[in-house]
Amino acid sequence: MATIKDVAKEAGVSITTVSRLLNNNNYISDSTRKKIRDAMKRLDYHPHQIARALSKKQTHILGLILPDSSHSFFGQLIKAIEMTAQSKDYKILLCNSLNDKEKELSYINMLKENRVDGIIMGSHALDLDAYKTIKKPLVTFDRYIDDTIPYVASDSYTGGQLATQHLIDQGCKQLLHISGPLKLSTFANRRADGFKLTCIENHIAYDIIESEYTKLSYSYFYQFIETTISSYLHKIDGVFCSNDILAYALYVYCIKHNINVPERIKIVGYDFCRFSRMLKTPRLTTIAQPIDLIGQILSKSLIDLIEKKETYNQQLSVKLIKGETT
Amino acid sequence: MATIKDVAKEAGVSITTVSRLLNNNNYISDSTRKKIRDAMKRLDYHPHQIARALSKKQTHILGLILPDSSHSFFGQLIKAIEMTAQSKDYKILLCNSLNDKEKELSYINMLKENRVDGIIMGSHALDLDAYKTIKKPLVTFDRYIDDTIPYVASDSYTGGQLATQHLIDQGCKQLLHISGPLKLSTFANRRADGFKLTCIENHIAYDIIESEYTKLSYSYFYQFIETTISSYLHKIDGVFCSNDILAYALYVYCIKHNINVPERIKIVGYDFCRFSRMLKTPRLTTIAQPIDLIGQILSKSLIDLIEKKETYNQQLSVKLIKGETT
DNA sequence: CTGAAAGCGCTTACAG
DNA sequence: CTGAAAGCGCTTACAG
Repeated sequence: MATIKDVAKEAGVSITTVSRLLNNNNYISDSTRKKIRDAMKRLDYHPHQIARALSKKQTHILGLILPDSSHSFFGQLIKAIEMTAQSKDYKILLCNSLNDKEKELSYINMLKENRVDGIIMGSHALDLDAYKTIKKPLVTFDRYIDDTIPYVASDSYTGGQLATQHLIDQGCKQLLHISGPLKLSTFANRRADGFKLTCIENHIAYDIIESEYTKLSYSYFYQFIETTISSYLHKIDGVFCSNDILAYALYVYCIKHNINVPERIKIVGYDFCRFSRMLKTPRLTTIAQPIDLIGQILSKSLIDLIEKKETYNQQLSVKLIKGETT
Repeated sequence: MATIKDVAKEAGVSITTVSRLLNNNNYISDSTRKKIRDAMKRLDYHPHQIARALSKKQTHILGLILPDSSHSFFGQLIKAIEMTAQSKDYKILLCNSLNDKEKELSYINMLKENRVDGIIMGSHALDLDAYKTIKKPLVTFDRYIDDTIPYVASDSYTGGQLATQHLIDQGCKQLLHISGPLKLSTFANRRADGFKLTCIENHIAYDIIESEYTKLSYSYFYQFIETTISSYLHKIDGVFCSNDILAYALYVYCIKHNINVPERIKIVGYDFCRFSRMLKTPRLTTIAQPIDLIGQILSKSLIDLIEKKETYNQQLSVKLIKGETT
């Protein structure tokens, strides 16, 4: 492939001058500008971004670490992140951590070695300290690390409230919440707080059961319901699930066991991801997160952090989607 | 960050020797090996892969262009591709083309400028000639370009046959196939061939209607059914849909309009992607593509092409999944 | 407005 | 087994 040197020779100018054109430097006459442009055309020149990255000490690449791109929620998030980044001329290096400690650590290391300009962290398998030592622009999705690291999250506390209040408004007297692992400092866990407080305020009896966050598949959730949740079902009349896949698995379990939904048990999910948006049999009652907006803001925040050194957190609002399971 | 120069000084050896260690060159004594290792530890040294890429003329980065990462099928494909690449020490630069000509072209250009070692092409918005001029290791998903460019695809012809024969075996007399745009030279269109031939062999009346491939969303498909397909429904008793989202949209349409499925109309989908795997109300009858395997082989083929210059095509087998819509 | 030279952090013949 | 030097393809002060 042609290099800047070839172009310089072809155009009869110095390398420096060609570089000026590449960098939109204005100190360049129209005539030489044209000569260089023509030479580039003739040689089919493509600037070598890797070489440029080395001398400029910036790659214009963003690292993105997520649990699982095949999950409906993350697939949608990736798209919004990538397209926003692309519009600002950044590229995305994608990493599937599967919520595995080792994998996450080795991805972080890989991203450092490749000198990405910044990292979007949507996977949370490590302890907080591990993130503090990254020493690179970093934005997290849904997790608070410290005041120097901005996060983007949706308002899970309100989400929990909305879901719970809705169940109560529909007449439920005994509620259950199936949460993710509560030891993690993710904002998602504030859904459980919203649930709890709303139950207490309304003098409603409640239980909370934790599921594993590492396994996000339908089959894991279904099995979890069979082994752990099923014994609770006789005594409750409303369930707030921490995600839509789980909610749908619970719905299917109920149908199979002749437990009428919503008459006998009402179900509320969380996310309103692409799966639940498509699902019409039944339409799930759920709390909608603005997934596309979250992705856009994640990209935008990271790029602002890289370019302007600005840091700020964002908490986005959620809303109740009334379906047929309540 | 520490450089190879710092390490050399700290260890009291030359840069060349440190580089040897980095490249697993064996001509290095155990004692200096240890000295260098210790120095690296002390300085928390991370090799600069971008600098290395520049001198070695290989980035160990693969470009991946797909229509839409938020689509259930592609989300799953990405995961398999990325994880396989990762296991062989390659990284993935992800691009969402949205099946847009301009975007696809600009992504190809970007990947060239970033000197990726190869490209996996899962988006097909451009004319064949555009791909022939890429001059980089290239593997396509589901499209034949020429004999120098390997492809990975599943056996769509057999898939079309299986689906159609199944509908006939279930007693259908008047079939409809809703295909993607047939002008594209994708293997997916061989589903339509399999459909047609099987109908003819069995003396079954049939129609084929094309949908747009660029729009893969549920809402587009539903609307398409309302405007274009609905008028056919009175005269047919079986439909073979070219993907599961479309099949589900058709199912929902039928339910809403009191057309019994499978009694009055039988429906077969295609893909058995994550969405249809999860869907239990109803379980869709569909043709399963081995999505994870496709992703693994895409990565593996491209890496083989890069490292061993080997080229070969792969056609993977599909199977019928009997659900409740037939 | 333009060019020569040093440098970004590595690798790779070449010589010993 | 080890090192000095040139080179990968750019950018960036510096000087004019």
